[in-house]
Parts: sequence; structure tokens; C-alpha cells
Amino acid sequence: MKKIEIFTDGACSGNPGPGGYGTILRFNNISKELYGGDPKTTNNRMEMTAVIKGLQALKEPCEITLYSDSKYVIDAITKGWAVGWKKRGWVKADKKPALNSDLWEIILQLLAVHKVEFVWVKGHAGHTENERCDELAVKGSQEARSLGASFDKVVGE
Amino acid sequence: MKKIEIFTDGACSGNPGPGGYGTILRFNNISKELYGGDPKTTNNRMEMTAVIKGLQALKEPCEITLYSDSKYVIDAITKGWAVGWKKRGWVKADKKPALNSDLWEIILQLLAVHKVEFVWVKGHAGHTENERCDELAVKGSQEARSLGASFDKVVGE
RNA sequence: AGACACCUUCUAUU
DNA sequence: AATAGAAGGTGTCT
Repeated sequence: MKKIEIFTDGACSGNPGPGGYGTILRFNNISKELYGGDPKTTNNRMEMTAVIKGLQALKEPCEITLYSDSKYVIDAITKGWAVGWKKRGWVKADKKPALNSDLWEIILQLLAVHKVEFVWVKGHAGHTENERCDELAVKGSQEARSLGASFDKVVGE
Repeated sequence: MKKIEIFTDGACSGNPGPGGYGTILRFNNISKELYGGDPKTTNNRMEMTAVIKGLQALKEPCEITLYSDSKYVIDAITKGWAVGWKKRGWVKADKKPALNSDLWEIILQLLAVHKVEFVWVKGHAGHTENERCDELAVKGSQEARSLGASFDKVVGE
């Protein structure tokens, strides 16, 4: 399996409000940048979307190290929260609904095909790729606001 | 009888721990705000205290609509739990002791002089007065913690 | 088993 | 200052 690095970040002005995601894929020193946005979303949905878009960009099963600054995303996977929510019908331990189940379903499905190690990185702490993802996410959120519609883009090589 | 609206809320950091209550009385478009705290209490005792302080502020029998977000308080009155506990010597249906009987005694006594309709409001749902009461309760709990002693305050008009 | 409330911690987004 | 999300817990009752 090919070894890939994926870096992700989300942004959302207003929260809820117009939001964007930024994703960098790296394979053999070549990078591909993805970004996009949604005119009405939340910070956490954009963090999740950044992960989804990165994994969906792969055309075959890969071995991935994925970096995110979202404890929500990282803990939900590495601590087994998401699997537990799905098992219990998207209900949390306190019996209240676990949110964003639509996106978690997609992520869990993608994790069944790829081998992914999730790594948490502290936000705004000088991590080069995380800060580039943040720029992309902000750009996505700005375009979503001006467009008033969802969109996706690919840049770089 | 004068028609009064009373809004109440309680807070308690730690639970048990330092707690506060907040109460708003409204009569003819004039409002009075009460708050206070206790360095060692529970959330439910503060919810009850908010009710007691509001009713005790009245100098004559009134017709009151009282709003609380505590099902414990609302159900104990509207479903007759408190009357039942008192009748059975402060014993619950499961034979265990009913708690906070000291405060329930005071409330039942106040209900004998005033005509009160209890209304439950959902907490943290944009209810203006409930959120103001929450602010007052938090202030009371903070002052109780720093003072290390119980106190009561009256503000507004 | 259910309900409401009250918290403690954590991260991100503003 | 606030929102979006999660874990763990107590206070109380039916």
C-alpha cells in the first residue's frame, strides 16, 4: 500500500455560519491541495469534511498518517467514540443524540478501506502544513460566503 | 390580589459546592432582581432557594405565575410530590427519606398564603428572564465562593 | 429504565 | 465575550 500523509483543517466564521475546509495530501514529495466551503455549517462539520475530502481523493486503498487539530475528530476515532455511537444508533452515553452522524458514517466507511493513523496537532502552534490548511479553509469559507453555495476545488501538485 | 410574575434559577459549581440563586419579580412593568449564594450547597437547593426568596419578597398575598427550569421543583409542586412527602413524614415512595425537607416546608408554607401557578421553562433555550436569572445565580455563586459565607442581596427596581 | 437541572475537563471555531 | 462538540460526574424525583 502507498504511504500518504494527509493534513486537514476547518474554519467557520460565526459558527454556525459560512465555513471552509483545507486539506493537503502528500505522496513522494508531491502535494495536492484541496479546499472548499459551505455557506451554512459549523466548525466541527468543516473539520470532518476536511478529513472526508482527503480520503475520498485517494483512488486506491492507502496507508495514511492523518493530522488534524480537532480533538473532536481525533478522539472520536482513536477513542472509539464514533464506533460506539453508530453501534448505539447515534446516541451518546448520556442518551442524547450524537451529532453529525451523516459525516461520521462517511468517515467510518472510508476507514474500512484505508489504513489510517490519526495524529492530533496543536492548532496555531507553528505547524507548517496545519497553517497552510488553515489558509485554505479560510479561503474556502470566504468563497462560500460570497457564492452563497457549497463548492470544492483542487489546486497544487 | 396583585398579579406578579416570578422567574427563578439556581447554579452550583461542583455540585455539591458553592452555589447561587437568581430571582426576578415583575409587577406592572417594574422588576426587582434578587440574588445570593451559599458556599456549600447543591443545584436543587439553589433552585428551591430562588423560589423561596421570590415568594418571601412579597409583603401581601399575591396571584403569581412562577417560572423555573427545574423539573424537580415544578413536578414536586404540580404533581403533588411535596405534599405527599410531608404527609408521609418526608418519606418517598421507595421508603427512603425525601431530601431538602427544610426548604420544602418553607415553600409549602408560602404556597398557603399565595396563589401560585408553576410553569416549567426549558433552560438555555433563549428565554430572556431565565437567562438573566442564570447570570444572577452565577454571580451569587461566585460571591459565595469568594466570601466563604452565605449572603443575600437585592438589586433592581 | 426515564426526566430535568447542575457541573468538571478538553479541543477547536469565532 | 460566545458557539460547536465530546467525555466524565452529582443532585433529585418517578
